[in-house]
Amino acid sequence: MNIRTRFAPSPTGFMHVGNLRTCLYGYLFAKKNNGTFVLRIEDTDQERYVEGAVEIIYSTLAKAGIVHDEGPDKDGGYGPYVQSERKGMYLDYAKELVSKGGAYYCFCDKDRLDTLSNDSGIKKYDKHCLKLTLAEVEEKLNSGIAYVIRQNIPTIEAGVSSYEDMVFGTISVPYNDMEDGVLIKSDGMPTYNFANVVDDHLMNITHVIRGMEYLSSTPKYNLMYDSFGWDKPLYMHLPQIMKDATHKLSKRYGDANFEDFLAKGYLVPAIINYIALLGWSPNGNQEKMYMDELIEAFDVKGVSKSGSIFDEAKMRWLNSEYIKLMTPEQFVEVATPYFEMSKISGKYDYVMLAKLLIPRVEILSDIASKVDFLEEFDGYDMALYVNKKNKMTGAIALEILESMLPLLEEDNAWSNDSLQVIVNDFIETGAYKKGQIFLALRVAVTGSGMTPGGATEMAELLGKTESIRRIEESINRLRG
RNA sequence: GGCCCCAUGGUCAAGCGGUCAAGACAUCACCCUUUCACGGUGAAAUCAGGAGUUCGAUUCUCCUUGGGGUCACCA
Repeated sequence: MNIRTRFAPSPTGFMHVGNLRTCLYGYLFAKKNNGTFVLRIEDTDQERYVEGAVEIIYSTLAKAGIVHDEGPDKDGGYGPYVQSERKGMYLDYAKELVSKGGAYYCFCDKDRLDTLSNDSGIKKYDKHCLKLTLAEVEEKLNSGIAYVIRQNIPTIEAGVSSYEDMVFGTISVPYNDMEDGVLIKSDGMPTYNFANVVDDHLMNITHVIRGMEYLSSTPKYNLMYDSFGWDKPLYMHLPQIMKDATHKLSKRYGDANFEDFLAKGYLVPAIINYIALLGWSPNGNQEKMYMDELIEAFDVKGVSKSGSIFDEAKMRWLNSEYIKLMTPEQFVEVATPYFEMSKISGKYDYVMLAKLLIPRVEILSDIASKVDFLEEFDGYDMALYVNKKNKMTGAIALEILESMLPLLEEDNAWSNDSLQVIVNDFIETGAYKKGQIFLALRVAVTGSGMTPGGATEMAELLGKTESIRRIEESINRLRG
């Protein structure tokens, strides 16, 4: 059997991680089984349609490295892949369902519907129009009264409808708790519930992978498949991704969408990797995986039933792992926009900086805070020279710097290596402790307590002229 | 509220009748070290509660509690 899965988003805005994960699992499952991954746009609700949202769906998939085999832009013979372009066909299928007893016309207006509330305020349609005779329906239809088509849920007291979910196991819902939902709206358009069933069948979808909010409405869909006489797909419902213990991640949680994570400087493989791990765990202990490894490792058995809280700290860690694998050149390629946004924009050798930054940066937007000190030399805190462990004081720093300045001025190579030689020779004299020397130098040159690298590395980065200038200024302040 | 689902450390989680209850992130300590990181070693930390079933329950059943979902002419 050729496995076919689909991702069926509605174009209502940004792609948040919950959607992305549903999409990803559908893709992983299809690819793992040499199947076909279909993209279908569900835009039957014009009210919620957001301009540009379709483009976001395409660009997100493209950037994420999820390639659909079929979709609006890739005809695989099951099109159209946009629901609004399929609207002509749903009514006929609804009529077929009516003729087969799985649905019926309903002419009730809003006022009557509003009277249906039960004691607890819950409305459930009372099958009022099911009692209409064929002739009465004909007559109303001919007179042009507005109508909808409703699903006809069998009335089976104490009966339940069950199905096997791939992750949750047997799910049973009492017939009594299912309502005769609207399939065709009064504007002639199908509701999601109906379009979904028809499209999934027509597109030959074998495995429906979606969020678990559909877990308990799935029996209603199955009833439709049965009424039509169609084969039912297999279902794989996914647990929720939570913001915290009691709130699910929603579009309102602004940071939770793909584009924002990219902007914050997360690498695509890290985002995908982390998302994949949220709600699914591989067989072994390897957590860091690229897309092809995820495909290879994906297995429904590892999908968990309980919701999981989105932990950005872990995603940061994963991201840092991917960054550490980069060469300085690769780092510069993705990091350049972040350098440009920092205070050192246009200055210094980015590749040289990259070497220092790679083990120190978790996400690219950390860069600015790590390099801005390079441009903030003036007026640093003299207390930085004081260090108990090294028995270090400002007075000692002054002595060291005054002794070393002439030595440094003679160095023309001015590289990390050449500077190391000078410092080591100075250490050999035994006048001061190693730690004291490096501390004095580092603070004098950087004016900072924490720098992305040691004294000589920072000096090389700043260049001879600037370094000497800073040391002289530091000496003056220490004398001051 | 009815119905559906879920429940292992702070977080992600492995486990699928007998384990000293994996691993990862985060946290803390130590080591390495010219600061900060990286790296290394180690520590602390979990089976929501109560009844059963069983020689034996984290694991099976039921109840309680907690949480989530769903009850639209939205998807």
